[in-house]
Amino acid sequence: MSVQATAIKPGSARKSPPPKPYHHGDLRREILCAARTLLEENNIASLSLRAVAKKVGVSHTAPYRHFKDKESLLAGVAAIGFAEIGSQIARAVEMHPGDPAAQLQEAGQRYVQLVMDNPQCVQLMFGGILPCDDTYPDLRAAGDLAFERLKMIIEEGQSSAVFKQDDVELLAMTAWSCIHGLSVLFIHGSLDIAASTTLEIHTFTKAVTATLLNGIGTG
Amino acid sequence: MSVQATAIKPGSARKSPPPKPYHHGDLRREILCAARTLLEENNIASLSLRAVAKKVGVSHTAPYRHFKDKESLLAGVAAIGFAEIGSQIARAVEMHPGDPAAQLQEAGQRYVQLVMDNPQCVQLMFGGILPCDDTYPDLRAAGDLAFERLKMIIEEGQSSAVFKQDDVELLAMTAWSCIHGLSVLFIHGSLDIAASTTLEIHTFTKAVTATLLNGIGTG
DNA sequence: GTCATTATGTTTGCAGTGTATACATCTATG
DNA sequence: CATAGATGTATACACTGCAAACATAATGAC
Repeated sequence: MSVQATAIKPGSARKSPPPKPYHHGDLRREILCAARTLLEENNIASLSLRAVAKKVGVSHTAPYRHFKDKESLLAGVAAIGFAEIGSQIARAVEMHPGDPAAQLQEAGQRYVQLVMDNPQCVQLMFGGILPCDDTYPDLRAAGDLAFERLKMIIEEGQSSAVFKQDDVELLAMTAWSCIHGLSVLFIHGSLDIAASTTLEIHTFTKAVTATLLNGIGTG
Repeated sequence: MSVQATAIKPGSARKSPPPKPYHHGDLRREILCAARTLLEENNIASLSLRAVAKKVGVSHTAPYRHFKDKESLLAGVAAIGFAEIGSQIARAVEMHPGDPAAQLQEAGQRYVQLVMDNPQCVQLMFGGILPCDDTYPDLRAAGDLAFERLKMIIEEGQSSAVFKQDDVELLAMTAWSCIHGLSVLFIHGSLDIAASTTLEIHTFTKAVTATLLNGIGTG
């Protein structure tokens, strides 16, 4: 063993200025990434920690050096999901400066698209498996940030008098409810309408968003 | 063994005119009921078939005489959930004859209440664990029936010109999205607003439903 | 009634899971 | 270079879903 180790030395640090911190080199991130992939490949019920470890190529107890337990790993994946929601909302705002109605519409489209692309992750995020208290601060923070971004759209719309002057959180939650509910019903698939085509989904989302804007708009 | 059996004969059929069909007496129903209870007591991830069997007082493989596998049992529980949604919508219609707007509002309140009372069951119903195709016809039928009831409200509203003349399924899905999304965000609990009080939830739901009605209403 | 068939429930066993514990190895720091 | 802490592994155990063999009770043919 020791002979082989000294003979080859399997690429320990040949030329790695980036901060490869330890043995494996950011195993934590790789585990999160693998978990996310496996999560979407099968459903959440059949995601096993051991399969994640195998996919990464480590022993089945290695993840416990980076995550307290399975739930903690799942919380990490969910946090990434919330962060992406936040990013999509931010991008929607950037795309339509000064037009909160368009921002909301754009954000809705992006939200639905994100959910359609990562249905199992959404199921994890909103499925009640993870506690919503402060057990996982990163998860909580990511979710709160996304909601804050949505509220900013609402506030801008109220400032420019295109949205009603109701309670901000109420309007924001109404908007989120509408889009989130639509997304969930889409991926649930029981509704015959929610066929498949991206175009159909897009059209449908547009209609629902229009109804939403009609409901929270002024006049 | 046989001596004891003949000696006591543990209440096999003392006086049971109702159709207690077999040994246990409607074990299937008891399993479904126990599963539902345990589901709500813990979360869905930690619901085990063996715990259900133990709660009912049978061996841990007895459920397999009534359900093909665990998923099939879960589908049964979910079907009950959809049936209850359908019932609540029907009751909302009965309560406000000739007033589709009030029917929709009432149905929304009842939907939210049902979700708040059975969060884990809702999670099961919409969580993507169960297939939404025709694998479980009863499940599918129960879900479709509930949606049909909602569409009937929409149609009545269109007949009396209180709702827009859009596509019925579109309006129905918009309504369902809005209420369902609200419910899910409520039980998710990340939103600070979704405090706890029944009154608050009621008020919130009323506001969202009003926005919805404003969006799909005429004028 | 008798008895075979079938429906229902139990026992046993197995592979797969999460995770606790003890051990091995690597990296950093004195 | 040596020690300590961080990281990965090996092993063990209780629990899970489920298949197969077995036991018992209800039903139906004769």
